[in-house]
Amino acid sequence: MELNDLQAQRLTKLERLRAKGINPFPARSNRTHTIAAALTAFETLAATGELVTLAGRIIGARRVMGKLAFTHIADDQGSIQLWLSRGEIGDELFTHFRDDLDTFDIVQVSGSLRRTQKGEISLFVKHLHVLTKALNPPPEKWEGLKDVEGRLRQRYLDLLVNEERRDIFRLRAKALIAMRRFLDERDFVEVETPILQPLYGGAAARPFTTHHNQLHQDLYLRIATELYLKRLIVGGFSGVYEIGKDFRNEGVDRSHNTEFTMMECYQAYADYRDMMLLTEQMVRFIAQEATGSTVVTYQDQAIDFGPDWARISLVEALKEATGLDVLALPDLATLWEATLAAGLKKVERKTTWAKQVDELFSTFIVPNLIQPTFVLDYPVELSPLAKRKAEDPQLTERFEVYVGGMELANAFSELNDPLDQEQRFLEQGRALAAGDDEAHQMDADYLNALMYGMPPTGGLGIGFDRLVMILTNQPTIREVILFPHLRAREEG
RNA sequence: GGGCCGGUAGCUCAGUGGUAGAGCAUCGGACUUUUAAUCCGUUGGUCGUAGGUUCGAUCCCUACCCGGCUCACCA
Repeated sequence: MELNDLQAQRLTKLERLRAKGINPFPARSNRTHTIAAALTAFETLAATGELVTLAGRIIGARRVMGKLAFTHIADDQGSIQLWLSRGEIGDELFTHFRDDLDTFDIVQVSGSLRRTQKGEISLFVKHLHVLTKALNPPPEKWEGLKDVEGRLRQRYLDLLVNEERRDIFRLRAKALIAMRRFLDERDFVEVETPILQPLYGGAAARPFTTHHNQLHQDLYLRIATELYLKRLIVGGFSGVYEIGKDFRNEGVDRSHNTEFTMMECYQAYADYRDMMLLTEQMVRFIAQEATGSTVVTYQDQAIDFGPDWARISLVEALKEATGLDVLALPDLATLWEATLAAGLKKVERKTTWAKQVDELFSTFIVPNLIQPTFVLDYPVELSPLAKRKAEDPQLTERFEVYVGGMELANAFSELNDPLDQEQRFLEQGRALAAGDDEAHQMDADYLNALMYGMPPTGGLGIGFDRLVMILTNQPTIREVILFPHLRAREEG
């Protein structure tokens, strides 16, 4: 290990501790209070003058004035000032504090709680010993650690120095618990399905591929849990859910991470209208539990999950925004001609009709969907796993939820007709052969499951990271993922 | 993948074709009520990497690496 000057100085101090017979990394600590608990109980503790033992990391500067010294220590939930007097603790301990310890070292301190003359609650130290010597120095005192790459590559330091970062992940944990509780209370069973899959499906995405050596079998990291969860509905469960990582071999941007956390749930004897109610209630509940309110601020806009969410039809919204009736323009060529004829700028030409419709939707509708909005009834070509609408077989019983201009959820009445499903897979297979590397694979075992009969079922997927982005007002997904994917850095 | 911007001390950042700068931190000294302590002094650099141009490159050029923004991709 090559050390810079500051690290070398700290190592020298560490060796000095050892030379004095002091273990710089002792196994045991025995605090009587967390810092937060000590502060809460201050009046009582100060009145009795009892000995309080705290443990924490030295943060900020050590202000040493010859015969008196101040510093602050912090643990997870609080910080407190230490007051050290050479006269009180003696030359040896005072010098030990001054010469052997550094900012970021972790110490155990005992003493009594009082206020200083300036009024700050402080621990008047009688005993002090090191619990952990820190060899790396802290970043700058006031600017802190700002460099994005530095923060993400050393998330531990980011969390340590930028305290509010820990709040994001505490809130994330609360939201996760709330999501589970909401589903558990409605008798959904939490399950775990394979991450390594011989076939991938359930979404339009390119997968990661890996290999099982012993079995000589290629495997895919799942891009969705959908097809396994619906097998469980066939298997007799009336409701199941899974919260876990999906993996998609695609680009990374502010709302996409290579691996991300998805909640999918399926409910027998429900349809997509039931799932709309479930979605509204779930997100409302999570927002309330995690933030204390159903109104959150996202990028300077108040977003209210409280009232019934707006519902718009995809086809109608496109008609309003662009004047195009995509259902009356049922192939790529005529749709593209009409797009040009309508003088619509900023629209790219796509390779399939379905993708062209999606391009129009992404360009003209999505950016304006700030408040939570259900977008209903997607063309069947875009939705190979969703049931057709009885009154219009070109469309499916499907919705997506958009919030803050971002897709948050996707749901449909699940296609349970194995013959129709087979045709959809075949159509996807033709797209795959034609070069659409995100098209679905044929899943014969899934069709076999459907042939035993899957009850009418509603399914829902929610991008959990994106929900946390909204709840914590974070502009990028990597700020709500502890260790987002970064390119490997070559060692110099 | 394209465009634009960036990478200089532990951290936050200036800067110049001619010996590399500041603040904070560190280190040494003074100091018994500090809290961005103060005062005096001090250390610290493959200037992202590799080539090229040049008498001389951290600076100019080229390629590459890493990151940011953005577009594309990603329902």
